[in-house]
Amino acid sequence: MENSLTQTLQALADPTRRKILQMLGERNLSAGDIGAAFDMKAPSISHHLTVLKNAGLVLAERQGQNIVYSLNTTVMQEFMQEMRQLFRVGENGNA
Amino acid sequence: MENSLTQTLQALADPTRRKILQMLGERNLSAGDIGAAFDMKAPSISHHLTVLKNAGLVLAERQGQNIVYSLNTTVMQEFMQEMRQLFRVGENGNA
DNA sequence: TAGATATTTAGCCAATCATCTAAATACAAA
DNA sequence: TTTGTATTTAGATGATTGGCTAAATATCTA
Repeated sequence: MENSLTQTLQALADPTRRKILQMLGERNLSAGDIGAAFDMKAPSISHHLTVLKNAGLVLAERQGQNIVYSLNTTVMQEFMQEMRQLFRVGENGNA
Repeated sequence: MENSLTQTLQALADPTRRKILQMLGERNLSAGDIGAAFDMKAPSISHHLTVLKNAGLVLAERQGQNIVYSLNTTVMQEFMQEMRQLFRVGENGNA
């Protein structure tokens, strides 16, 4: 769970992973729930979840037989802040 | 110059390309000026510029012997808007 | 404990990516 | 028009990625 800007952007640069984030924005979901929404085998979904987890964008918690994923909104906010800085162009009087 | 969200995020998911954007935030620069800031051969820089151009993040204009690159701030704004939407989580009464 | 379900880990493979060298193109200047 | 400078295009190569199958791990239930 390193969490560099590059890692976050790489994680976001995949439509499957962005859709997962959107789904988790509605409610927390198990890996199985998430997988059911995609035409993809379970290990592939698991891989995407690992990428999101390593980027710090989601949190995972085991609940019995399931592992339930949720958004890490803190990290998402921090990421948006970094992007604003990157795009805050040539303001030579900035903070 | 297709310009999907995936393409934009892929373009941003590389430190060299983000540094180029930052440099262009200060002032417009030729390919050579940009290349001088990196320990990388000219064709590699040219490749990164092409990626940024295809993502719509920068504009290119020939000026005599040089090709001068500049930010496409419109596309950058649109991208930030899309990111805000992606991260505007579970607001079931949103616009 | 044995079997079923949920998920991950390991390892393979094709496609994409970032870099390089060599060559081509575009323009300027002598 | 020849030479030099700036930049891109073409093509090769090693690394990374995203998908798969098979197998391992964890938990629940009979």
